[in-house]
Amino acid sequence: MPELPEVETTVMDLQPHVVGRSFVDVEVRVPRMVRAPDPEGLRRGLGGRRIAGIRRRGKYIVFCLDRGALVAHLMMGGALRWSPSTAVEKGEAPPAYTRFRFRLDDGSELWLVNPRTLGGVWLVEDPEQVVGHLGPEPLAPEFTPEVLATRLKGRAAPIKPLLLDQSVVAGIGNIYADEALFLAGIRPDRAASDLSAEEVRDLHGSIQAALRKGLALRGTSLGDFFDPFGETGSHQLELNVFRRQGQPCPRCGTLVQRTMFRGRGTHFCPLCQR
DNA sequence: CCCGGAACCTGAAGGC
DNA sequence: TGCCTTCAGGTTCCGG
Repeated sequence: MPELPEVETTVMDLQPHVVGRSFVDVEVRVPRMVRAPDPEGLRRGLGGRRIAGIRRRGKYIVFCLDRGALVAHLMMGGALRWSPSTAVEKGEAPPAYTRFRFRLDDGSELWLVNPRTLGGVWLVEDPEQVVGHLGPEPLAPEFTPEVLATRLKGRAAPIKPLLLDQSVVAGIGNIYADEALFLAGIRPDRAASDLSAEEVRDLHGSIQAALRKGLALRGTSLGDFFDPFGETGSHQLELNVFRRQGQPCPRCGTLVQRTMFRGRGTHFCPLCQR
């Protein structure tokens, strides 16, 4: 699933159902996905903990507990599903690739679905232990064009991998990096240090526009992203370039190109992006 | 410190 | 059908 819009959709949808509830138990199906402290410590430490709030930081989901925090990351693909007590009582089974099964005190359950098992959960005293390295939130008011310019200053690397670097800006992944660069008219391989002040300003606006569009459409469901209730988003129907290679650019009609860049599929319009 | 590539996993899809 | 290769929405580690 999970870039900023998908994680934000998940967190906002879960909020009214889980805040105020307490964890009863957790079934750990893939022990190595427990990053801290360890599977038994997670079970013992989580039982009885009350969920005071839920928020997103970058691509991380943070459950703020009455003491400490449960942090989750889905890495490449997956979802966090919520099953109401009525469905649990009827014996509704978790979907394939469910790796954690969290039981809450009202009989509802949270299911962490993660096919590639690259994701993880942390039970920590302070969530900053997990998310402290992240750069600014791109949709927060503090994220101004000047902040982006400062973060890119002196960086010789191409712009795309820098957008994917979570310590530069938090929450952008491969989809929204390609979409933002398209909106800004900037080729993914341009050196960051080569961008003009105006281009950085455009890029800032394009990052926000791309993320807000994904958010408004409740995320991109290309593979296995679902909201907590099992519904897909619709941003995959409105992509400009991502996985649209060989199809016309929506702005100029030139065929969208796909290349492998720094190990990631990269999509762009060779005419609109310079 | 910065940059680029490999590793970490599992599964789906396409080529032969 | 079966085997092989490639690719997948991310992050971290290691060498240069």
